[in-house]
Amino acid sequence: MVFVETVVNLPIRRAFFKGSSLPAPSPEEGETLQSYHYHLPPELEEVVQPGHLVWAPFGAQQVQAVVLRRTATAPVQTRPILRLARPEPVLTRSQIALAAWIAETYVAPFASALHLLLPPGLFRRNSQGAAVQARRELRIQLALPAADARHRLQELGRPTEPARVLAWLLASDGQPAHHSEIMQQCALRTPAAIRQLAKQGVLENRAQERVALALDPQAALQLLLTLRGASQYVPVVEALIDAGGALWRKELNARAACSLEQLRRLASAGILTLHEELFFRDPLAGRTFPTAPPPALTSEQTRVWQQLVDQGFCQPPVHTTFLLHGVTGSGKTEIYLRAIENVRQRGQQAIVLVPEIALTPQTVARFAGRFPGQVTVIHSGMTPGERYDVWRELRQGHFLVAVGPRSALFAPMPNLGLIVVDEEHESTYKQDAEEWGSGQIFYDARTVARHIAAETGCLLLYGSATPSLETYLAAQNKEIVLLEMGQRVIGHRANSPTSYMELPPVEIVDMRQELRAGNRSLFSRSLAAQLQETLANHEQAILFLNRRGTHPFVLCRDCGYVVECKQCAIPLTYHSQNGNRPERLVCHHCSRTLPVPTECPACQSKRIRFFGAGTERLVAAVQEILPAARILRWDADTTSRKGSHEQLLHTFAEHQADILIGTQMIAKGLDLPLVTLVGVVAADLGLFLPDFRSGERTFQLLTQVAGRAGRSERGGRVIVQSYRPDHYVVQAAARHDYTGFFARELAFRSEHGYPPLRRLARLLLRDTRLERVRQESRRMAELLRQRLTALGLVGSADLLGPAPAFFERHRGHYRWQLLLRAPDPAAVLRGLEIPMGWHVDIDPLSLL
DNA sequence: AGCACGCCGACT
DNA sequence: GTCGGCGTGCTC
Repeated sequence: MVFVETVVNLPIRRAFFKGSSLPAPSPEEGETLQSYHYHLPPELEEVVQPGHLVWAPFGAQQVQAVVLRRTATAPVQTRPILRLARPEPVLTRSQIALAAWIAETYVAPFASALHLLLPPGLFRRNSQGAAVQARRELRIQLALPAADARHRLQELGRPTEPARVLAWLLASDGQPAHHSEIMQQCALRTPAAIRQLAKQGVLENRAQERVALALDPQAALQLLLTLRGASQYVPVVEALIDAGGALWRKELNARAACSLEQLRRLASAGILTLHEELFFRDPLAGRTFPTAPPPALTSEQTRVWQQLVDQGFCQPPVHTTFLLHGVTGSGKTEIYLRAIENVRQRGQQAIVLVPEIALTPQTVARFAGRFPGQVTVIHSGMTPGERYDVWRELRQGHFLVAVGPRSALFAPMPNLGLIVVDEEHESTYKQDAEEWGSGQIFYDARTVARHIAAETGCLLLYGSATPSLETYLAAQNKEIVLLEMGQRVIGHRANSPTSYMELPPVEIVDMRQELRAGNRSLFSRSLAAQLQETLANHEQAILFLNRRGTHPFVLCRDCGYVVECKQCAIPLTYHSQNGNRPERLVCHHCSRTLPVPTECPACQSKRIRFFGAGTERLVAAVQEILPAARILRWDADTTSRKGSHEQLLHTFAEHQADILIGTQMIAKGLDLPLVTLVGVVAADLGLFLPDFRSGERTFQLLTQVAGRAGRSERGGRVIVQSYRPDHYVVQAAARHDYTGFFARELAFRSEHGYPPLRRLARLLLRDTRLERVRQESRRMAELLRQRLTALGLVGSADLLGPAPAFFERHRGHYRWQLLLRAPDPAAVLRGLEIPMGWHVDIDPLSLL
């Protein structure tokens, strides 16, 4: 009997080893976690291999399962595998090992880890609903040379009497013919057809009651097709002749509309062939990208590239993981492109991770422009069909590069040579516990990428102007190689001689001084003056305010009541009337919309007032001081439609607007030469959130925003408005001083026992009932304290909480959390029964 | 995820 | 007395 060990597609949250508190063995050796055994029926004994997707009985239901390995024995009584779900294995052995590592590292169900590696809709729970399938489409091709095809068209349609006359005359080489002869040859009952043609000037009378063709053969042929009712086929055939090869049904339809019926007629006349072929639903279909020859490297880029070649691209590599720390505008992308070219020459492929594909159209365009036809994208906006097709094509090795957000890390490249993680510091690389959904794994693509690089020997290149503390510390500790680029480049796109330029000067404005001077507006005197000057010079400005809406809270002047979202317990934001949307209150957590109250819900006072400012209010404020300015707002409220990011970017890049006002969306990667002024309206907005990473996040945001200014010879300047101008985050950002910030921040983390010096796990419980949440989190805290004692970790690990999370309520659920601080928090949790409702987040990014 | 089993409230 | 609420546990 042949047995298989499988993972069934259910989010089984049971303990890895039931009733045991021992750490689980690694999946390579012996018993694998959360697996189920089956035996193979005789007809599948020779067929089923690791990575195969099969159907298996599970209780009363049938579920899909992935085969991990074949075994000679089984620890339990087995039932048989029912059948294959796919003829070929869907995962390789190394992919299975990766899924096991992810499940173990993030204390997550194995099946959920497998889902990361497969396109949505492929690994299904049960047989309900349609499976994702390869789409087949009609492909149409001429079956004859162009001239023959045109000629053959005469056989289509119906042989009406005038058509028969014309065809006979055409065939008889223009010889004049007698009426009676025509009537006999063409089987006419009356001479009406001849008279009709004569009247239309198609025939001309000759001597002795004979007629001859009055048209040249070309025109006669056209008329013949019309008379037969076959002229409808002409554009179809001409389109195929023009195309010079096979066309998809859709492509042909775009050039010459035609029905399936018409195509079948053409096919049965032998003019063209129809056959179904596998169709690639291409997410970049219809888009073209400007190509540019690779520019010469600057001296700094050359130095960094040489380091990469010496230590990474040698055989065998000395190091596999690199951090490219380069200031904004230093030309990091060119290094990525060179690295991809290098792996291309070795016959390998590359994965490029970007924070969010919708915000980085310029980046995608640069990759696609450098390697035409060899780049594809993966993102959540794609249909399941598109994702499946891209997965299939990638497996075949049909693409050199896959670009996408964190999930693109699992692109099934046959021979992966390089992973690029652009803007490494971005929090989107970590799936966090706010993105709920069942069976999700809160993995960090940067960490998983490092594991892949270590396992496979592929190169990993992190890039950022403001690396995360975790990554920069690893570089300091020589775990990864640090590559530094401190110079900003002008004209690195064009092939013009390259020159360096200074980073823009940053002026910090003390808003407390402004208040004392009687200025209560959103703009300091300096920012107002600079805005005016920028406009007068016909240049552009960016104003950054990391908060949407008009006024962030609504308050009663009499009793102090603040209007909150009932479900989320956070203040509602006032949004003013905008286009056809009326004024309203919006919850920025759950998007709930409420009408604006006319009186206080608590004391019925009419003195309801709006406070604070968001991007909407900022637009109005700029309009007041600069009535002529053309203003563009870019935030989550103006970019809900597909393609709106590109649209806004295009409008601003073409100088159809003078001032761009936006939230953090505008901080990333934009390269706009006309922008000479960047104003940070409120630098301290995010600085004092109850989260140990708020300083790091604010520093990154300020640095990235400041980097949007002065990207051309025109130069530029940055104005940062702050109520805490002395704060080290604001000061370091103004000096463009990453290492200064890093040292200061690391000291703070070290002092308080925060990452990256120690590690955390966050256990979050959600429930609609407050009392239940309280009780259950106390119970769990007690369980964990016992476990720390049992494992002898009392000195090196501790438990914080239970306490309500910062956002205590979210969408009607109460949220309480426990923080486990330990050298390896996952090891403490592994092997523990984790009841329903708990979410385990290893190395959480946000503690809110 | 389903489905069975089991233990407490309001009914034909 | 039962019908049914959903909390808990199991499925190779």
